[in-house]
Amino acid sequence: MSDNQGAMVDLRRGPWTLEEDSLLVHYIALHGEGRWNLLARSSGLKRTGKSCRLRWLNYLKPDVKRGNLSPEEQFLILELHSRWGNRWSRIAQHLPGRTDNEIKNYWRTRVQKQARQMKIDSNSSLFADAVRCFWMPRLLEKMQASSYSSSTSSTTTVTNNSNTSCSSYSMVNGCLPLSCGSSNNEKKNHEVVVVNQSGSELMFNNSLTSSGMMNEMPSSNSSLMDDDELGPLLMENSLMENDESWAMDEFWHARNVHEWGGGM
DNA sequence: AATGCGAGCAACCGCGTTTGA
DNA sequence: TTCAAACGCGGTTGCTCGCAT
Repeated sequence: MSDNQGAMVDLRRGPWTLEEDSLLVHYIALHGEGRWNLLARSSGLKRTGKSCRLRWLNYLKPDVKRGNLSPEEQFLILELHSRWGNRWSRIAQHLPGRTDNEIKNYWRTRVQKQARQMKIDSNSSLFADAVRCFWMPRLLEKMQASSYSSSTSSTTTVTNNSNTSCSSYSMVNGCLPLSCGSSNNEKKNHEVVVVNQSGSELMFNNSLTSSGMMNEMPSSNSSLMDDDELGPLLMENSLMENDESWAMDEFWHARNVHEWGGGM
């Protein structure tokens, strides 16, 4: 049977001890990663191979990054989740040093919390629009603010490539210049570019999702940022504030935008 | 000081997929 | 081609800690 390591006697469960961590790290230093069941049997650890793998990947691996998610990382998570849904591993591939588990926890504890407070389904298009209209713009503002405040040694900048007259992210109809709302004659080719120190750009355009369009965008025009084009963001600023809560009046504004196309 | 509660996070579990004999 | 073992992913659970009462 697969994953039936539980048939072995005397398996430990629960939190890992320092001794167990040390055993695992030393074993991997000698033999490398992989073959987790063999590792579990040979290392002296009374753990399943699965448990060893998880502990290594989520905690002990040297390049695992600890600490709060930066605004850039949060922005990326929101953006990529809007496109891929709960594909945590896939999303994690684009956040160096972050694990799928961490991203999943972030989504459940922070993002879904907002949905609960707003009493709407976190999978609904309404909530997706609320994310687009209120959360992501605030993250962009944080990203801008942090890049301005450290302009001489900035590692991340955010620019607005909008070719409309909208010159800032302070939102028309309360929206990030993506596709929030749906006024038909509103120009919709705003772009947001996140540039890292090495010059690679992450470009988001406004055609990604809105008003229930997510998950059905054709790949040909769904984004300017394809999988392989997603360069790693540098995330050196760990600015993290706890002002993620949205005022309810803003939410109701979002709902109006959603239901009435922003016409007000 | 004791207790209750909720948030955050580490770890576990079930299941689908991949691999290799 | 088949089948068992291993792997990886996403959902869920449960523990710990901080805060409010």
